Amino acid sequence: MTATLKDIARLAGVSTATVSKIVNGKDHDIGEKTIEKVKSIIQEQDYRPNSLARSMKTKVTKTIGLIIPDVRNPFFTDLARGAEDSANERGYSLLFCNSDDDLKKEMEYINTLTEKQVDGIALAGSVKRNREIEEKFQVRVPIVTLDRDAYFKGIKGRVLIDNFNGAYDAVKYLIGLGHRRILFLSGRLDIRVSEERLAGYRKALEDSGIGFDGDLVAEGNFNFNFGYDYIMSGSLDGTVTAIFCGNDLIALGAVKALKKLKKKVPEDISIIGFDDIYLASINTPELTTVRQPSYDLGYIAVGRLIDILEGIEHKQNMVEIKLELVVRESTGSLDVTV
Amino acid sequence: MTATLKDIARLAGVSTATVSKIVNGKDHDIGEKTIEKVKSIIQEQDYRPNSLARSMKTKVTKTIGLIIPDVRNPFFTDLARGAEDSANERGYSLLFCNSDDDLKKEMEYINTLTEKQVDGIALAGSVKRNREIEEKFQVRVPIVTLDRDAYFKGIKGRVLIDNFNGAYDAVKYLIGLGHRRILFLSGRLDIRVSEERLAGYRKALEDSGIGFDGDLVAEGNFNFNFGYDYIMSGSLDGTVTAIFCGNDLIALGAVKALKKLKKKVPEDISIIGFDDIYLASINTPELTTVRQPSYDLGYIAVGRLIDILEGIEHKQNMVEIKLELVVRESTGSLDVTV
DNA sequence: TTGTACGCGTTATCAG
DNA sequence: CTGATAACGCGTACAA
Repeated sequence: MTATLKDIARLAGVSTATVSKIVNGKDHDIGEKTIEKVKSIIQEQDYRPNSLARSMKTKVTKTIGLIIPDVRNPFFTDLARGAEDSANERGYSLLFCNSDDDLKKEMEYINTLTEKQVDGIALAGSVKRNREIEEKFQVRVPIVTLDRDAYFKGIKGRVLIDNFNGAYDAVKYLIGLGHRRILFLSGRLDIRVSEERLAGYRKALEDSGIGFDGDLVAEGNFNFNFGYDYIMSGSLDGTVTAIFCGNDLIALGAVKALKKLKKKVPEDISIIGFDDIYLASINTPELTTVRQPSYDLGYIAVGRLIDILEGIEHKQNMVEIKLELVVRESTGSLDVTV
Repeated sequence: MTATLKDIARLAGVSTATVSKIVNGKDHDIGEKTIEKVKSIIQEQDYRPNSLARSMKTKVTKTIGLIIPDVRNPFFTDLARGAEDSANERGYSLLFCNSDDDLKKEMEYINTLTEKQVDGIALAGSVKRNREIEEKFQVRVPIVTLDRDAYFKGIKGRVLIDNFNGAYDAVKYLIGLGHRRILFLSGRLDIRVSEERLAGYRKALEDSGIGFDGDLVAEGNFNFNFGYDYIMSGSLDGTVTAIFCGNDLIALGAVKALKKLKKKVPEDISIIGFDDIYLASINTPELTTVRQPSYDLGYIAVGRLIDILEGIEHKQNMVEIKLELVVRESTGSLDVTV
């Protein structure tokens, strides 16, 4: 049987109150000798406090939940690591949940986490939301959302990514290289992230006097196959000289298909991705892409959440993270290639 | 204030015992009407049991810890997902810890997890172990180790990967293609995993009457740069026609460097990786590799752990997972290329 | 069929 | 400086 506070108290011939104070470093009003004695018994018995009991009293578990769609999505693996580092540094543990982009599963996790009395939740929500259901759903735990939206009550903060400007910069860059016919291979367009990127794409075109052409936008999924299949299916308009992709996976798929069709990147077609996942710099050619600071996103969001839990004030409950264009090998000037 | 068991009891005009039974489905000896009434009040008050209090009584938290070196290592991201799925399916939550291959951090996590009263721990240990320190370290929680060894007390099960045969099969395959001079670009050789792969490599060579040549083994780290730098530095023996790599990252690095040097894969040199990470099949050429079922590893290990916790018996406390060679584009017959 | 009362391991308040 | 003692929210003998 493992020793409890009470055991230590008995063994030391003092009260549990005294031991508790010593364990928690509130021993300023305790005698030297008592402290000595109790500490040695704690050592000897290898006493470990029971967090459960402590949490029952203090109402604080020093545990937070992290809900993401799927760690295997490279964007979320970095995010998860950032979240864990942030939590760990501040003395919190992280309960790890994969929702598979399923709102139902997400809500079940929120329930479990609530029952386990987490202090807060960092939520990268499923893409498809349902305002009505969510607003009805009782959430008693502070939530900070990451990147994606949610309509739950109890959302105390949001950490967003400036997708609009990220896309804008990428497309502007392409235009600066001389490209005029720029295809946008987007992920699902019914989610905010895609909408924002589309808006950035459009604005960049319009600001440059090129004008928006709806035929140059194709919608698909955020995966390798979409990029690959789109190109292989021959849907590619012959006038297109550059492709802006909804993420790196799509871009990688497109590059691969282009290679198969003996088209050269960037000589024949320039490609730009989004995310800067690990593969992006390993691929040949190395991918030009809009870098998402996903580690930072996780780190910052959990940091924010803990700030809220600990009553640290911020002027804004929303923080927006800027994106950075990383120029590598998959983009080239049009003039040179003509 | 959120409603407690006691509140429900008061509101329903019954005792807490009654409510408790109903909440836990042990209502076989409770009157129909009482059940109805209590349930409706539970609904109305949106009552949620407090897991902490429950766990204090039952001594069970339905929570387990997962300790891995780093989720960002592709091998562990899949493993983590498998572990979480397994836990979730069986009603457990997962506390997520990244040890950065640091034994000290690993032990701190074990302590925290113990204080939080996890029911068990799934541990993919740091590579460098210290038998003396570990054996002295008191662990009160059941542990199942994944792939890597550990000397802690309290290890109740092991899930291993059959690295020896994985390597053996890969090298045999290369030999079957006509290769005789096969370089092994290994990760750190002071860990069991590498030792086993080296042993498999050696055995395959010897079984084929080729004999082992120590000059054809190079030690480095398990990352992209090792493969890349090794090739770029000109260390490659001109007689080598195939390379067996300690993991896919090394292989990808080698492929990239070879391309840069205008060598063709597989025409000039065949390459085989280890792991089958996502990039392996996206890369051009697609990588031939030994597939590690890392998702399964996590899934099985956590399943085993829970079996142990719930008293489900197994004949063996150790399970070994077989590996499978996935042949793709980075390997070719020597005859054809000559 | 239902209720009483105690214990789980802590922390915190308030006397002494 | 130190010690009783009452919570915290729940489960479970045992009693009624």
